Amino acid sequence: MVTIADVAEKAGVSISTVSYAMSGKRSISPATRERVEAAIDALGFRPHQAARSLASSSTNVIGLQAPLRPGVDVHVIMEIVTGVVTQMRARGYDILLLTGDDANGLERVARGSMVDALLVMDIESDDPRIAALTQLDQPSVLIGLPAGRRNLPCVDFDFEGAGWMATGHLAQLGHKRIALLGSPEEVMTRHTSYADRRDRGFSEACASEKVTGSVHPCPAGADAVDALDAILAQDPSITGFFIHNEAALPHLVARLVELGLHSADKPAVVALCPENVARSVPTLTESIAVPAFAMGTAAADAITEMLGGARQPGVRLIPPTLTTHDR
Amino acid sequence: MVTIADVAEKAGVSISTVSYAMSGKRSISPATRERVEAAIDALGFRPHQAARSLASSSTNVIGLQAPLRPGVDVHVIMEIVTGVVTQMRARGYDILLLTGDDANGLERVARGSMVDALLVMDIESDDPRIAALTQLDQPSVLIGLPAGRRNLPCVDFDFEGAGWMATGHLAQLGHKRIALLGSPEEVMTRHTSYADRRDRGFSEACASEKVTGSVHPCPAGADAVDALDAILAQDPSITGFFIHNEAALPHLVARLVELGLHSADKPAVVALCPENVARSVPTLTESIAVPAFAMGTAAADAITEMLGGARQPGVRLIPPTLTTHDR
DNA sequence: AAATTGTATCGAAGCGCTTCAACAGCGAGA
DNA sequence: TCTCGCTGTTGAAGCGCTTCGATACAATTT
Repeated sequence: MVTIADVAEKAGVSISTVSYAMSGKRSISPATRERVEAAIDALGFRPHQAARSLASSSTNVIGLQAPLRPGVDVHVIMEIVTGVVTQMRARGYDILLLTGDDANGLERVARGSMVDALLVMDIESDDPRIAALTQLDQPSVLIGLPAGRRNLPCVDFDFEGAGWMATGHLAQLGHKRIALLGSPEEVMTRHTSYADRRDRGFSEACASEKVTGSVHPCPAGADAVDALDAILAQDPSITGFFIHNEAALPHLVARLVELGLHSADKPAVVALCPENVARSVPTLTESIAVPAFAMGTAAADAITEMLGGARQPGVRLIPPTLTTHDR
Repeated sequence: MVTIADVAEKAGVSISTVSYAMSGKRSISPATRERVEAAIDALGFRPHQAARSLASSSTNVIGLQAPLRPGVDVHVIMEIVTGVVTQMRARGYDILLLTGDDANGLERVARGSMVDALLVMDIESDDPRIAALTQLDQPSVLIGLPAGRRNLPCVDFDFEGAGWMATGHLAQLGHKRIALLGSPEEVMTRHTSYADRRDRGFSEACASEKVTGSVHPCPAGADAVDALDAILAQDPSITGFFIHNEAALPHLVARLVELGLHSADKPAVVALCPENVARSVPTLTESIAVPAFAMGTAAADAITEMLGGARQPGVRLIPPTLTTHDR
């Protein structure tokens, strides 16, 4: 292994000069800098990260907890993760991936000084991890928005606003009775933050718009059709549908078209999903995009600010946008 | 921060005794061990990973490159990743996640001694990363199976065998003309390893079974239906379908049912997809499961063997199984 | 009784970096 | 000419562990 000492020798300077030439933390004459850089290239030197961490007590690694829980949209998770990785990489950070859904992994990597900060996904309204996070030395950012007072920085899409927006749009189209077909049962019972907020936004908007809204969990896949049929059997007067369920969306839309309840000319559906998912569903005319990648980069930005010394636990919500798809 | 010196002092022993008590690399009397453990608990000591790495020159971290490329099945990627993380965690390793699709990130983390080994996903038949990997000091394992001589350990699902199996089954059902609806165009042109092998297995099996097979790329989402229609327009005598495309599957099956070409009684489709995806598609009766999680754990096992000193670059393929779903 | 083995513990030397305090050299202000 | 303040560079002290070699003592063998 080639070390900084080898570089120093080859360049005819001291070890500290090499270090300063690389970090730029002290001024180095152009001539010396060039010799150092030449030596680094010639030897193919890469600083040993553990040594660097030990000396500088910073790792340039961020811990990212991305639990893969049943019922959550895999596309969204993956895109958020990609957004985080991309953005942090651009800032010189790598990502340590944790998949568990409790605080153990977070504590382990934080207490072992493996990471400079933590990014936690899939937040529940009353998330037990939050207490653990506040105990740690490392800064942390939540991707999600817990209920109550938030003492940690939060980044998320404005699901509540999306609920309002969908309702408003459907009401404007003339729908008086609207069903929200949301996440599978298990996501609801866990009180996943985004589902809670989406439902709240929807319900409040329905009241405000003087339309009748009902909220229904919805299983993935083809079972969704049965759920839809059951809902319509119970209340056949429902004409508007707000759908937030990636895995059910194509089936639900197909069924609604079949029932004559939805068409490109007479739209009855607003979907909440990533844009590429929306595009892949025929006859789906309007959707509110879940900007997953942007959520990831926004979270990365928040973490970067924390690492830079910011301490105010702000909340950052990406506003919703309604998109109309040509069909 | 509480260090090993604090623990040593509290337990009334030397630093090295604490270290040996933790690692078990030398015998320690039960009494001493207990005092050390008590001190560790009392102080909440966690060894500093960077210090440990520096001293022991091993990180207990595995680099995992999981590129998110267009056209590949996100569910499969996520499950493989989860399998890898779960299994490696059980062996005391953490995962550093890389998302790029070239060798740069791999080289960076390996040369910087950030990882003990590398796991690389989404392998192409003639993958440029392989050359780079063989140059590195760290062992590496491919999830995928490049063409030609493999000088690196490979773990994958037997996609070629799956091609044979699907063809055999469809032929047995009496289908004489079979279409393979596979990955989107971009996956094919990249010569993604699994797609190449699946196609080869399919084609060879068709020849062997004396049936006529044709291979077609297939876009995601609803566009898949257009592709299907075009294929049938060109050759209306096709009656059997082997579908390997998560995002197109529900649309394709629905269309085939609509056209009267497929039903639970008269099956014409074999799908290649994760089991939960298969279950979510109504009227899909038979599928070959892509055992994504098991692929992840198998890859983790292979890496563990490499770390244990194994050096033979074996190939490990998980055999396919055909599942019949009750409808 | 001396020599040999084995067990439990310790001290100290690193691992490869960063960073602080110190210093040499130099032009400028006095 | 002397001193001051720069700029560029250096040596050395860590960072918190692991691990090697040495040591002390007890149990065994000769």
